Amino acid sequence: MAEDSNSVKAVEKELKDNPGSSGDAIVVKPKKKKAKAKGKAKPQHEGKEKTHRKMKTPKEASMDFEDSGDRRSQVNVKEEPEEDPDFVIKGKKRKRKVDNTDGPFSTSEAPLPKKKKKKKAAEEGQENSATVKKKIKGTKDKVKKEEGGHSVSTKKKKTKEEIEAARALKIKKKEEEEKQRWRWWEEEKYEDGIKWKFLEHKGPYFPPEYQTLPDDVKFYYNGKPVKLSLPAEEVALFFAQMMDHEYTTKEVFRNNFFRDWRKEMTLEERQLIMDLNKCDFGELHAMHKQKVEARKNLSKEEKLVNKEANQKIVDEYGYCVLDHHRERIGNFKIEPPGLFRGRGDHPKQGMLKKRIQPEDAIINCSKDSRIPEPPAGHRWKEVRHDNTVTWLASWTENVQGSCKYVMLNANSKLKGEKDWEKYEVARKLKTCVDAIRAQYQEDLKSKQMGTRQRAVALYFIDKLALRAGNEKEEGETADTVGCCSLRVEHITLHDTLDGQKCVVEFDFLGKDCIRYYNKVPVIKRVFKNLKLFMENKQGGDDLFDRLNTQLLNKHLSSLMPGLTAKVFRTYNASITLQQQLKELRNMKENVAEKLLSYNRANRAVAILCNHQRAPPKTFEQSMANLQAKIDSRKEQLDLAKKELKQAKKEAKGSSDNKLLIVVEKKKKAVQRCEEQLLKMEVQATDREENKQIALSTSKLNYLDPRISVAWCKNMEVQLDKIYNKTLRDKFAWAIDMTEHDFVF
DNA sequence: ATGGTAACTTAGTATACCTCTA
DNA sequence: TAGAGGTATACTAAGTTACCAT
Repeated sequence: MAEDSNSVKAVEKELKDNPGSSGDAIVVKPKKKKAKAKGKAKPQHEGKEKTHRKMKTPKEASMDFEDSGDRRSQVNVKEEPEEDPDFVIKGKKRKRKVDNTDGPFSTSEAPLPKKKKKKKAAEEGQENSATVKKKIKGTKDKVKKEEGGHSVSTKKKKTKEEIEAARALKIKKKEEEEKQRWRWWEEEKYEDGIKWKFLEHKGPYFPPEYQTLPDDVKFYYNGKPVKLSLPAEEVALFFAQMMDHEYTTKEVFRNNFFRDWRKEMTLEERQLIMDLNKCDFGELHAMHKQKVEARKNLSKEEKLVNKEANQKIVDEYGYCVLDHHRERIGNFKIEPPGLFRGRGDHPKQGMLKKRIQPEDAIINCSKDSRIPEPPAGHRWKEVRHDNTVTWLASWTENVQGSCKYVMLNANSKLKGEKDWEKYEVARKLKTCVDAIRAQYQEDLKSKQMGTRQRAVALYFIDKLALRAGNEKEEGETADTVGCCSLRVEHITLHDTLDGQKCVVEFDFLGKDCIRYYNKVPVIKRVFKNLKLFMENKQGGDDLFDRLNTQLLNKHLSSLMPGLTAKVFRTYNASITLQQQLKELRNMKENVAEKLLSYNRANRAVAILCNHQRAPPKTFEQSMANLQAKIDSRKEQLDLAKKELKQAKKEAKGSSDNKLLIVVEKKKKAVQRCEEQLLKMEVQATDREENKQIALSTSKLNYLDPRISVAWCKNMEVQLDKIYNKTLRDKFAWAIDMTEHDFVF
């Protein structure tokens, strides 16, 4: 946890030795903009069950800090010379050299033929290792089969053969897939913001129309059965379906629902149904539950039929053709109507999310493509041909009035390229992060209040990986904040706390109403500035009243093209992973232990980024089960050890081959037991540490996949141990191009 | 500058699905 | 061979950022 080596600390020291102008010199201008009055200091987390569950104890939170401190020391490892020094991010400025093989995000004049060769080699390596793996797998299967073969009935044998056949099919399919994969990363990039040249698709898939209730299922008002009109009935069912959730008891939810429901009613209905509390949805609710149950209990065949029907829909609507390649669409289904349930204390919870009609949808495709047919009797709102955007269809959602898009899957070129670019920007930041840090350290002393605030905000964003924090319209969304939108009530300053000086205690709700709680020692100058910013302010006032995300990002982009607040999150996440992996590296470990190390590195990032999850409902149970398994395995091990001892004793002095064989067997049994035990214990540790932490988000969005691919190569761990199929597809570009010596 | 919004990324949760075990 | 347990996927809300109009 030595923070000494990091630049922040170094500069801090320098500053300490050279105390410059203090905050007193600053003239605090009165706060200007921001129409919304946020006078009242809202009590935090009231009634937020979600938040509550996710609350961390202060102890855990301070552990968080230690982790981030740890990370700090990693930041300044000796840096490799940047590979693409002339990398320019701005899409518009990016120009691709036609005749070199450099990465697509480089404008480098110097050709890098080396890279191409490397790539070729990587290709071969990949193929080779894949073939080898396959072979090994094949042999193993065979052995297994032979082992079981003669002692088991023919029926079982057949099953085994079937299993093997299925496996072979899988492998074949995989090969096929690999062959068909579009290796877009080897191709030229398009000019200036052009996303595609040809795009054809079938349009979005609409959810089925509402089917009216069976006659024996009734809605009651004031104890009397009421046959509702179709639209009113549909919305009533939405409510009935949610009645197991606690939020249907909430005032806000109920009011919003009732208001919107009444809008769907006929005049008569509206006149009759005046009070939600007199509504009895019991039968609708029971019917829904029954349906769910019935669906669960479908026979195998029926389930298969359903599955095939779904597959047909996917085959028809789930793909598009983009520049000669068939690409999977991410969300080709129009979102079905229902009741809106935002996250946390959302003021709009319970409102009706309306059914989307083709007349609401805009289609985007090539002029010369087969234009998708709207559903019978309908027409599209608009068909356009805009190849500067990536969406295939869009509509406006009625609850928040925002746009929704149909876009491609994460494994598509369009998404992959962007993702790659994101990591290249973050790597670029690595080359200038020291300078930027020095700059904001300097800015902490600025005469300009705005500059100081910007510097402090940047310090938080860099050190704590906070989000930018846009302003939000009050009353439209839950009250959450990011860095720039922090309010005075969200931090508490402690001159000393637990033996540490200048501690800032953060407590606020961030994205998705996830609580951020952390106690962080900061450098003196930041601390002093915070005191200054908080002077004469109420809890509900903005901490950074002279700053917003636009200003911040504008400044950042002047420091490095393409630099925005979120790049720091990507950068710090990836560099942390790399550093942690390096630190935890131990070739002597077995695979399970190596994976635990990887997960721990991943976890450090997840903690940094505050990626939380609800502890799985079955957590305690499954933990207990695992512990029971461990215990029984321990007993087994003891037994096996005893038996080994016994066998040894018997074999001692004897040259009887049989006895020696027995000893060997027992030895193996002990060994196997030990291995399994270790594996389970490692698993238990991993799971316990992961209780409230979600690793997937950072894996998916923040960690440069090349770091993980290189780690696997170096540690001789199979990639599929850390990346599932989806991830491998998404990161195909990285898997293909990364060698063991990759450095972020 | 400010404000609005289009476009796209990031986020957690519900549920479908798969695998292993009793 | 069901079903428990765990993982993958679907879903969609909630962010960020660029860009445009005023």
